[in-house]
Amino acid sequence: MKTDAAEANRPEERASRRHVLDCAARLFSRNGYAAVSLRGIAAESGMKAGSLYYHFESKDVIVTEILNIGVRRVHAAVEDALAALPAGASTGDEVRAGIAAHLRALHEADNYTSANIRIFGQVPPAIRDGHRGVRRDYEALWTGLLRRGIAASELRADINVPRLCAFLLGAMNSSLEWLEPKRDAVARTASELATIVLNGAATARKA
Amino acid sequence: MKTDAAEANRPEERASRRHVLDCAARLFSRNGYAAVSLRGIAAESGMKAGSLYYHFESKDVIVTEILNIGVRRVHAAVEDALAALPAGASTGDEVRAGIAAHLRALHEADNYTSANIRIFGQVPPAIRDGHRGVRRDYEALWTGLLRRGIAASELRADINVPRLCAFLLGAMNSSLEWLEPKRDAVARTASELATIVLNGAATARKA
DNA sequence: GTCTATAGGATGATAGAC
DNA sequence: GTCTATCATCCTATAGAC
Repeated sequence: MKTDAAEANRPEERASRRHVLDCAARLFSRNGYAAVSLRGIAAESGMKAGSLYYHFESKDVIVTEILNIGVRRVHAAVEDALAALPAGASTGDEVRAGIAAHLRALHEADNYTSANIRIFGQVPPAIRDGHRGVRRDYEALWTGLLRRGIAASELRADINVPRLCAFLLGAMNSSLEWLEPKRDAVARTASELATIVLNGAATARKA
Repeated sequence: MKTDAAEANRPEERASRRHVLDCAARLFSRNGYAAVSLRGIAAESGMKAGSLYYHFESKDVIVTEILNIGVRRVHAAVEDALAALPAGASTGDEVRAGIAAHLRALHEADNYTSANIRIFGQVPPAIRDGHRGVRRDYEALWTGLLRRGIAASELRADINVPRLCAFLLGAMNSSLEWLEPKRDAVARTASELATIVLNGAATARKA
């Protein structure tokens, strides 16, 4: 996993370039893709539009970079949360920890992950296609976790893993549209989603 | 519930106007909000851009109308599916029927509902705010269903109803991004989601 | 009802001064 | 590294002919 420190040492990762990306991510996260112009990004960064082209070849490069960083961050956050669990944690514990980490990355961390979820469906298809690999890697983290749960008989064998993964990510990411990030709401929301996904909402289980 | 026949009788619901809306809904559903211009809508409708202003005051009017129709359609579809259940159906049966009807409206019906889900987060805030009431009405259909399930002790009393509703709609709507509409995939997907939401994915329920 | 023509504005990108 | 100035393109919307 690439760290921010390692990124900062590469020549193209100077502070001013990263500052522009930070500002752009914040705007994309707040306003969506189409509502953010290069002039807007420049103003937020304290520059003029033409100056951006010293740091970036095109708007597409800015957007692609933000999309990739956004998924890498939530990927690393969930990986770290799983690694921090005590040895022998159950699949249920892993699902709970993973959901909590994903929702934290979406609502409490920087704007890259929320920008990614917000604008992914809005960017031109060419950009979306170029970003799909990074998303697939993150999904593989979840499908692997779920498959191990089935192998360990902690999840039901008749579960369609890619589908459950899609439901789960869809439910989590939709929280960007309705969750009010007040105190502890994120942790409580994560716990409620985990309970539903693991145990269901019904009082009695059918045969 | 307003029927298409009733709509067709109103003077502003002439065939050509509805034809433009159909074409615009298809484009919005496929390409998103920002990628669809009045010129594009006109071309798809077999007209020139200027001619659209005979039927609509502005682009905002077109978008608002499509958003409203989209939610009204899925609302009616779910209501009809619930009404078609035999008397004394369980909450579980209602949830299954409602999920199936929602996913059918999204993937197998016309483009208005899918256009709504696709572009809602992309339209200017003023349009979004004006549309919120229609969405709230639809959500009330689901929260009412879930609340009756709790009252009947068919759903667990500790369920946070608005949150479960948000998870469920989020999971269903995300299917627009990953479900391939092959034969019967929609019905199977609906059944799998209903099973997870009702019974959970774990093999044994915690205390 | 639909057309052509165009106004008026915003956008991504480039060139060259400093 | 950042600026100003500008190009070419696209957009929504309007005016008026047919």
